[in-house]
Amino acid sequence: MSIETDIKQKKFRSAYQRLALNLVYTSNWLEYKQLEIFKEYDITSQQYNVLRILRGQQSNPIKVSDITERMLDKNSNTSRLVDKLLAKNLAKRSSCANDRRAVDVLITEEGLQLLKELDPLVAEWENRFNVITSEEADQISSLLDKLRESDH
Amino acid sequence: MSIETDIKQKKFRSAYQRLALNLVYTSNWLEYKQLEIFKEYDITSQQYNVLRILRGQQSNPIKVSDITERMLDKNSNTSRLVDKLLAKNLAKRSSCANDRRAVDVLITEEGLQLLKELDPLVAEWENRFNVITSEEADQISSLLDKLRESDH
DNA sequence: GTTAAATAGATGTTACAACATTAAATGTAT
DNA sequence: ATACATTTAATGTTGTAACATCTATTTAAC
Repeated sequence: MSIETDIKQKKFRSAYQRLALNLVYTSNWLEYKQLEIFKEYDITSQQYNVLRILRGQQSNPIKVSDITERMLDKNSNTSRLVDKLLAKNLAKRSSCANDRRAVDVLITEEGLQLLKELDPLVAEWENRFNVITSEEADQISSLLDKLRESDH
Repeated sequence: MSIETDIKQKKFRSAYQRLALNLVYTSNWLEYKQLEIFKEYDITSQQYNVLRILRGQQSNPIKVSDITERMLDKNSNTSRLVDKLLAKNLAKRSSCANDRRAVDVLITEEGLQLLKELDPLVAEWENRFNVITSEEADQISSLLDKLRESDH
């Protein structure tokens, strides 16, 4: 369904305005879809994002501030997200040896297990993107990159 | 800056995964930029969205449920958003004649005035999208539409 | 006409986001 | 070495999002 139909708006000031609205709308749609997957496993998209980052580090611990740098939403409160993961035994925390301000975070076996369970679901979800070609996906990606470059 | 650099991730499982992450990341960026504009005027993006919808109706009142249908975020609590606008005298509410369950909402002169003030700022913000061509914008838009069609 | 179902909107509750502030440790300048 | 600034993470506060529930009204079924 076109964005015109979805938000019942026939005219847009420009192709840029339509794109801006479409981006926000599509992203909401996307996050809502993710939410549906994750809520059965009692985690949020943000928490999943942190878990993925932790797994990406292999068994190397990673500082809270480094997690933030890798987050999709840089403004999220990583400290509290880690709290949540800790409470569910999905991550563990230990103070950093060479910098006593910092805190090292590591994914637990249970966290890895949860991600393993989620992997096929997330993969299946990503496969729905096959309605566009891999080249088109790359194309949008690089246009999005270009878009954010107006930021200085 | 590429999404790879922004979230410090070198490899992606697929072009689709990169696109998914890029979409969420770009949308966060976008909403944050909007927030910066709106917060000086003490409204949220959601409230702005409602105001725009109200203005789009000209002077025809519109039901709360119809506003929701036009929202970018369909899950938002329109009732409370309208409350906020009411409290700031940016909208007014009157019970609907032919359906006493429904509530008609209308933008006030003050609301129109605020939008008028915001118009140049929003336009300027949209102009930053000129780093891509109008054709490219259309292209992304229709690919996004296509993407959401996997939803059935 | 009465009962049941559906719709519109408001409200209560819980968790989280946004933002500022704090506390401790580290870095830097003099 | 001391004073000041910076970094790192945690926490306090306020508002909002998410979700369920409630009330009033309308529509549909019998």
